[in-house]
Amino acid sequence: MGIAKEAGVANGSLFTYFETKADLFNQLYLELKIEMARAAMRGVPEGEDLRDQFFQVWRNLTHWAVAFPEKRRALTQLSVCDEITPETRAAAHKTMTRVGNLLEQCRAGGPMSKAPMSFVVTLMNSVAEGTMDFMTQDPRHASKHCKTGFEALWRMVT
Amino acid sequence: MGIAKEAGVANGSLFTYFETKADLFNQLYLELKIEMARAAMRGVPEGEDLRDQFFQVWRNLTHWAVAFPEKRRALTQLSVCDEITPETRAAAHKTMTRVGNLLEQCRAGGPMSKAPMSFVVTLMNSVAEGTMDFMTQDPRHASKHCKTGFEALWRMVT
Amino acid sequence: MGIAKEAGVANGSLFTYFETKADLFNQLYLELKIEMARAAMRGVPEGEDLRDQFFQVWRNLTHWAVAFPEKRRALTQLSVCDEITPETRAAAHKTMTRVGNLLEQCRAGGPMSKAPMSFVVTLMNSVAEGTMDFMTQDPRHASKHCKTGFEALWRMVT
Amino acid sequence: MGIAKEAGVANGSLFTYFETKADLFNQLYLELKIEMARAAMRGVPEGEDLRDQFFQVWRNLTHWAVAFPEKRRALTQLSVCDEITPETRAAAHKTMTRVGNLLEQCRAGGPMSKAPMSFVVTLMNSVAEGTMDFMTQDPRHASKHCKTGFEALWRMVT
DNA sequence: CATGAATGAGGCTTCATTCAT
DNA sequence: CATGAATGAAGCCTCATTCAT
Repeated sequence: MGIAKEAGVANGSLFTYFETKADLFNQLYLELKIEMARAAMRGVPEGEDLRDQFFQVWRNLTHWAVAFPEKRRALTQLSVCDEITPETRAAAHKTMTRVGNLLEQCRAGGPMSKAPMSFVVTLMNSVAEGTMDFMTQDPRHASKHCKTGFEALWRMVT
Repeated sequence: MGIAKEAGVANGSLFTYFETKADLFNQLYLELKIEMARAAMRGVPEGEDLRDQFFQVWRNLTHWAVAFPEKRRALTQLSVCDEITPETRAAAHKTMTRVGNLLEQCRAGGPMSKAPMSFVVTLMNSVAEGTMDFMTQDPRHASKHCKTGFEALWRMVT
Repeated sequence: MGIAKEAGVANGSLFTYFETKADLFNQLYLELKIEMARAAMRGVPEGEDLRDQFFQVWRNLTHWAVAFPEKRRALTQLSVCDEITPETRAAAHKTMTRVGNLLEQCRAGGPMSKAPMSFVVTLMNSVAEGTMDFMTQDPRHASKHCKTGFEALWRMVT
Repeated sequence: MGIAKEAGVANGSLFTYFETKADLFNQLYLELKIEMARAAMRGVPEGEDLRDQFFQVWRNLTHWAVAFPEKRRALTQLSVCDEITPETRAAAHKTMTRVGNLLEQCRAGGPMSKAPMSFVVTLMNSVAEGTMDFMTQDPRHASKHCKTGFEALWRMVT
C-alpha cells in the first residue's frame, strides 16, 4: 500500500527526514521501544516489595499494548523485519535494562536461578506477548487476564 | 525476493500447482501445521502419567522446531500473514486438538483451572515459542533448555 | 484465458495439429471464411432474377451470422488480428468470388457503376456487418431487419 | 507489446494518471469519442439545407479518420474491448447526439422512416467505417470516395 | 497421438526513491 | 522544507510452447 500513504504524508516527504525505508524502520522501531520501556517504568514504587514493583511493570507493559494496538503491531512486525540492524536491536534491548534488572532480582533463589538470564527474559517476553494477545482479544476482562498472566509468570520464575 | 526464485523453480511453474500466491500460502501453512501436529504426537505413551505424556509432546514440538528452522520460520511468518483465510486458520487450529486436550487435563485442578482454556493455550504457545527461540539460538544445550522451558510451563499450569 | 482451454482441449494438444498460435489463427480464419461463403451460396436460384438471387445470398449470409454468433465473433476478431498473413487474407477473399460477381452484376448501370468495385464490396460488407449486428441484437425481428438492410443496400447500389 | 512502452513512457508512469489499465482504456476511449464528435460538428451550417449540413458532418468525420489513422484504429480496437464499461459506452454514445439528430431529420419521410432509429444509426456507422477504410487505403482519391460514400448513404436513407 | 507438468518471456502493477517546482 | 509527478526494479501472473510420459 506504500509506506508513505500509510503514514499519511506526501509521497516524497518521507525522504526529507529519512534517507531510506530501512532508516525509517530502524528509527521507528527504536522510538517505539523507548516509548514502551518508558511506559513500563511509570509509577513503579522504588524500594518496595519486589512482587508489587514487578506487577506494576507488568501492568504498565500489558496495558500500554492494549492502549496502542497499532504501535504494538508495528513493534511486532518490526522485530521480525530483516531491515532492523543488530545495532538497533542492541539499542532497543538496552531500553529494557531496568525491567531486566527487576526480573533478575525476582528470579533470584527461585527455580530458574540457574538458567541463563537471557532465557528467563525470553520466557517473560513470551508470556507477556501471550497475555497481551489475550487482553487485546478480550478487552472486557483485560485486567483479570493481566493478573492471570502475571501470576502464571510469577509461578514460573519464583 | 520473488517467491518462485526462492523456491528454486521457474517463474511460472508455481501456477501449475497453485492458482494464486495466497493459495500457495494457505496450503503451505496448513501442511506445515499438520506436519508439526503429527510430529508432536509421535510416540506419546497412551494412558501413562500425564506429565510424561505432556513432556513427550513438548519435546517433540520443540525439537521439531529446532530440526526444521526454516519450516518454523515459515510457519511464524505465515501465521501473521493477511492472506491466510479464516478457514485455513480454523483447519490449522484443529490439527492441535489432541495437544489441547492433553493440556486441558494437565491444568485441571491447578491454578489456571478457572482461566479460559484459550488463554492457557495462548500461554503455552508463547512459552513454547520462547523455548524454541532459545533452543535454536543455543543448540548445544537444546535438551536442557527444552526441559527448563517445560518445567516453567508446568509450574505455570499446575 | 489461454487459447487451449478456450478451445476445450488439453494444453499441449493444440500443437499436435498447429505449429503455432498464428498457424491456428490463419487456418481457423480461412476455414470460417470458407464455411460462410459456402453458406452464402446455398440454394441460390441460378439464372433467375438478379435481385432474387442476391437477396438469397444476403439472407444466407446474415442468417448464418445470427445462427453462429461465436463463429461470426471469431471471424470479426480474426479479421483485425495482426497475425493473419496477407496470403491468408487473399485466400479468404477468393472464397467470396461468386458473391462478388453477383454484386458486380447488380451494380452495373447503377449509380455506383463508376466507383471502384472494391469500394462497392467494402460498402456491402459494411452494411452487412451493421445488419448482422442489429439482427443479433434484436433476434425477434431478425427477418424484418434482414430485409430492411437488404433494401437499403439495394438502394445504395442500384 | 506493453502499453507503457508503446506510449513511450516509463513502466510505472502510467499509474500516476490511471489507476488501472482498464481505467486508461476507458478514459482514452471517451476522450477520442469526444474529439471525434467535436470534429464532426465543426463548421456545420446551422439552419441551412439538411443535405449540406449532413454532408459537412460526413466530410468532417471521414476526414478526421483519415487524418488520424492511429486514433481511428485505437477507437476501433477499444470499441471491441471487454474492459470498456457500459457507463463509458453510454457516455461515448451521448457525444454523437447531434449527429444522430441530424440523421433523424434526414431520414424523416424516407424509406427508412419506419425502421428503428438505432438501426439507421448502425447502418450509417457501417457505411462510414467502410468509407473511411477505403479513403485510408486510397488516400489520393479520398475526397471522391468520401462523396461516393455519402451519396450511397443518402440513397439509403432518403 | 494425447496429455499436462514445466518453462520463461512478457504484461500489468506496486512501491521506494529521485527531483524539479 | 514539502510536494507529487516520474522512474524503474521487482513481484505476481498469463500464456504460448516444449517435452517426457
